[in-house]
Amino acid sequence: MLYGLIDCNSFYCSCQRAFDPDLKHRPVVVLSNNDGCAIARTAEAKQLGIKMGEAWHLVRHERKLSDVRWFSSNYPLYADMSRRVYQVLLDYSPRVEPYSIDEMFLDLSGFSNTLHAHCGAMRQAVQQITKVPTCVGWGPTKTIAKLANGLAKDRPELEGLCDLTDPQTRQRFYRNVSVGEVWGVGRRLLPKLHYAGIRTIEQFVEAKPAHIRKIMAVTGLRLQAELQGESCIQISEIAEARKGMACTRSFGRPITTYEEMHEAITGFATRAAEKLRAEGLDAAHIAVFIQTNRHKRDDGWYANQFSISCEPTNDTFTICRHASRLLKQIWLKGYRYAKAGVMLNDLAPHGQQSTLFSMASAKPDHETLLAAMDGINQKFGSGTLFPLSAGIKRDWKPRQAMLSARYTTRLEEIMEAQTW
DNA sequence: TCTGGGGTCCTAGGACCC
DNA sequence: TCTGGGGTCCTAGGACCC
Repeated sequence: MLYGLIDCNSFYCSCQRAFDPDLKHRPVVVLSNNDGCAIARTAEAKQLGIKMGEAWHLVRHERKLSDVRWFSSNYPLYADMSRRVYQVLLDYSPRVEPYSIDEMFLDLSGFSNTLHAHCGAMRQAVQQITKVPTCVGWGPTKTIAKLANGLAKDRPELEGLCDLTDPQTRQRFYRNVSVGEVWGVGRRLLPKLHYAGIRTIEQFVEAKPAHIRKIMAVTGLRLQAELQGESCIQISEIAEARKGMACTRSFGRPITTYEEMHEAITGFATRAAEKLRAEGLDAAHIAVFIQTNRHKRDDGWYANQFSISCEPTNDTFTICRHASRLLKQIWLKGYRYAKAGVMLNDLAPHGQQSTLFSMASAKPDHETLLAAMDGINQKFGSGTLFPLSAGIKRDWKPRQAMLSARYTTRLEEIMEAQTW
């Protein structure tokens, strides 16, 4: 078995560039929701010292950053671009597993003899059709493919392709690279491993399993096996049933009144229910949380959440009603709230969990109403039709000061071509 | 003024049961 | 004075990922 991992370079920035030639060779940054921090940077932006997750408002006025073009994140655009990349990949691998919006695992087993040429052609096709640059790494396990991909990204001389199939090549690499580069070793585990005398991947691979188990439990053992070339994590083309779903946001300004918080929570519940129906699911557990600004605890810090189990449902109005009740349980006056959300759990296919009670109470008219709402929101954009209780003014909405057009998913925002 | 959002997996420990 | 042992289920919290 041979696994490949293809990863789009600075994906969100590359999507912006695909529609704006002026951005070529310029430093570009895409910000998180609420224009909070930098979550995608082009190579030029990285060179200027902009860090991943850096608070944009703290650095944006520095002189050296005056040429940086920055954008609010535009998820509909990125999601659609991701789908296009996926479509291209289907011509190059019999099995493609999207791992995140900008990364996909590939089954490359059938191409052993011509891998380099094959992956090169694949990169080129993605670049040509979607305008998104990528890197590809491959090896006998997913963890090794991920490492190879990182190597392809870090070393320009590899020209975006890296092969770690050969055990000797891997051994040389393992000796010189920090165990922190491994997929699954994050900032908490790294110091623990260092304390145990494990700094390189080689030391990790050669450590006693019992020792690794003490530090990282079974996850560590699996990782050790994967790095040794023994595959433990398979490719799955069919997405696993999801376990939960959330709609949470930071506010553009603090919320201090119950009425506004209630509007926000109703809005989140509405959106979450919409997502449930779009995926044909019911939820049987609903949670609501609210919290103040965690970076300003001097103002008084409060965070709380409350949840209930309920009859499985995908009905906006039922979910909103539950969410309102939950909010009442945790609301405290006198705080400046910065963030809140609604989370849905215990998901199952719509109708499957029906009990006698819920079948008796099912209302076909209601389903028609919801379907009509979804239809309108699909056609005219999410949030066109919503329960009045979700509020109309909503001036606490997250900031999106530099939002680009949804070039590929909204007809009225499509690019215009001119001829001379 | 301004610091994201949405996921996964694993384990420890409490509640409960016989 | 002395207060079991073993199982299951659930939740909270910690770790990771992009």
